[in-house]
Amino acid sequence: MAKTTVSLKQVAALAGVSSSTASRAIARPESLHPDTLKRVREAIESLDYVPFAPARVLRSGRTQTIGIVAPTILNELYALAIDTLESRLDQLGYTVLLTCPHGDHEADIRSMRALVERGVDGVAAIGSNHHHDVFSLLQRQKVPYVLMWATDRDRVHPTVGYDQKLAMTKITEHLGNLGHKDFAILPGPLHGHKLSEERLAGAREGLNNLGLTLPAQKILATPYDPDEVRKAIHEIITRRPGVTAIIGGNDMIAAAAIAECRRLGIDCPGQLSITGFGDWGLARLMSPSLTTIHSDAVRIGNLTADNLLSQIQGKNIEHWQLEYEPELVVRESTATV
Amino acid sequence: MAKTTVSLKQVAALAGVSSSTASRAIARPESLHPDTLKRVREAIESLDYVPFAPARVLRSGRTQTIGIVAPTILNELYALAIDTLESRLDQLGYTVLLTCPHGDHEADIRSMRALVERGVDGVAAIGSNHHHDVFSLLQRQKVPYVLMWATDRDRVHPTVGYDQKLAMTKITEHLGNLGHKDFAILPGPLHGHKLSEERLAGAREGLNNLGLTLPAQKILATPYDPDEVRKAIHEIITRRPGVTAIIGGNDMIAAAAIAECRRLGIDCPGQLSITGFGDWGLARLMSPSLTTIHSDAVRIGNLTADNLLSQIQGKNIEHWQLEYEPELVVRESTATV
DNA sequence: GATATTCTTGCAAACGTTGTCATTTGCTAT
DNA sequence: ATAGCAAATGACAACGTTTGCAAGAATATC
Repeated sequence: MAKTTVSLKQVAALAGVSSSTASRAIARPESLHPDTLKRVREAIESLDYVPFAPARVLRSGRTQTIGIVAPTILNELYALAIDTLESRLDQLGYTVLLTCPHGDHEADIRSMRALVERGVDGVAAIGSNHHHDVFSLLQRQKVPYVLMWATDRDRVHPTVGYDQKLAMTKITEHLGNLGHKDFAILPGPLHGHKLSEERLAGAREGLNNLGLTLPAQKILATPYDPDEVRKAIHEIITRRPGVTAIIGGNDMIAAAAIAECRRLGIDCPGQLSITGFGDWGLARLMSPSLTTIHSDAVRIGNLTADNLLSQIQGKNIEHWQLEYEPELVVRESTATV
Repeated sequence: MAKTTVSLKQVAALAGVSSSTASRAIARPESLHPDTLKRVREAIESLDYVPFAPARVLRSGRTQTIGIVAPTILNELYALAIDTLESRLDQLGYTVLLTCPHGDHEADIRSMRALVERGVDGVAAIGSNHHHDVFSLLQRQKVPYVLMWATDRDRVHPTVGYDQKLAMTKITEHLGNLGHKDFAILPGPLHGHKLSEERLAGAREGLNNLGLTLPAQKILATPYDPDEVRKAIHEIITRRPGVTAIIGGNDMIAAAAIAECRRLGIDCPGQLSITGFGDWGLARLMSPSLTTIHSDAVRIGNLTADNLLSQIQGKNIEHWQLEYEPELVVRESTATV
């Protein structure tokens, strides 16, 4: 099999210069004599030369590559943050290495190793729920990183996110202000899902502020599966007749709940107020549109880019924990009782 | 600044062997004397050695990296295909380089160059709408590639996809079979959007098969923006009173249309049948659930993985155009007229 | 016990690029 | 003309890894 790629040496040979000069033609064209530059450029053109980044990396250390670790890109908000981040980085000449460990710890560690071995200049990861090995790997190799959708008051990790608990407290109090007194909550899967747990805690706190409590039988944990959510709604309607407000752990849960209500002939928000969390695209799209928490994935993406780039450039700032206040978006799915 | 990374040489020194031996301890451990292997492994362990992939690549040529080019990952179906593809590739030790040119041709070319320079072993790109330079770059550099959501009867590019036109014909005929005679279509943005155009052509063909024609004023092209879609629906309801069926260019358009109908007090599917395209998550979730075309992004992801890997392994198959038949999913948003 | 065979290891040369240093070339000012 | 100086270029050594080749050690064969 013949060699297929054209090297700088061949370009140099054709242009009648040394490879150093050819290299300079690319890196610092202003340092070349115009005539030489022209010859080299013609040679590059006519040979269709494409530089081989790994060789450059070996020499210079910088890969111009950023790793992103997201449990999945099927979550619309994660996708939005990644899309935003990717755009920002692309403008600065960085390319993104993406891995999706799908919540598997084994895969999480493997992912991170793959990224670090490839010499990424930085890593953005979603969530704070990573194995200790992941962090020690990053720190030993001095790879800058940022955790998205995470907050860290202890200031050990650089993070970008908002307070999940506070957000849920807000939405609960909104319902309380509308006069609701009997709540059910569909937090989603609880076991090992840190975010769900934080959100549940937030709801509890909100209710507490309203002078209410949440009995265990009104917490219906389900997997993120519309059919399971529908079953749970059915359960609430038939077995817990007094409930006037349902707090969903995210917008999908709320949407499934509303669809099931319609099937059962129950009017939302007339008879039942339902809230989501996250402000996915469908929240605006569906009818009734969803009262929810705006998760502002775009902001997360942008702040993460800022954070990571500052670290890469070695800027010295006291702490890298970026936190913003989550916003309640009131739409049609909630009403006075 | 002190050198931070540990090299193989240091591992070798600590283990009292040559770097070749240390290298072999990783690549072909069975070729080492058990005692030596143990010493090297201990050295690796105690120094926290992490191999530096670019150096390996420089020597061996293989990056174990695949490039993915998607206009955006905000399209749920693209995200699903990418997620699937990524999982498959990850299992085989490949890592994904992702770029999102957002439909910009300039960015498309830049993306591809970035991937090729980094020495990706293969590329999966969405759509067939790429600049000629992109293809010539890939071909000159002998980088295997696959186009997703594309079909190519001419067999010049390797593709994985289904016939958009046929799919739209199917859904149109479904409406015809329900007795509908007066159609409007909301194809989405037409200008420069190849898929939208193909879908529109499919609708035309379906109507033709039913002995109907589609007057220009019943084609309402809009951007992919819920508010614009709502306006268009408003237009149809008020200005084109006879219409009983609306064909949406995708599920978002259909969802926005249904929401606007509800606002206007028009029952779907009682008074108006509405169809989507793509079978996004919300199609099942919303109420009424959507009659639509199942786009099977998972299948696209898997077939693309197969296709790409076969090419990388140099398998010689006659042609790489993989096509499957799109499936109509009948749900609640369509009914007899 | 000598020779042939297999294991195990080290040496050294790549891979394609960049950057330091030294050299040459072309000017300008005397 | 000649020194002095800046601009332009080339030679060469890295960067960290893999790998062909050869040498040495261990084992098997007679």
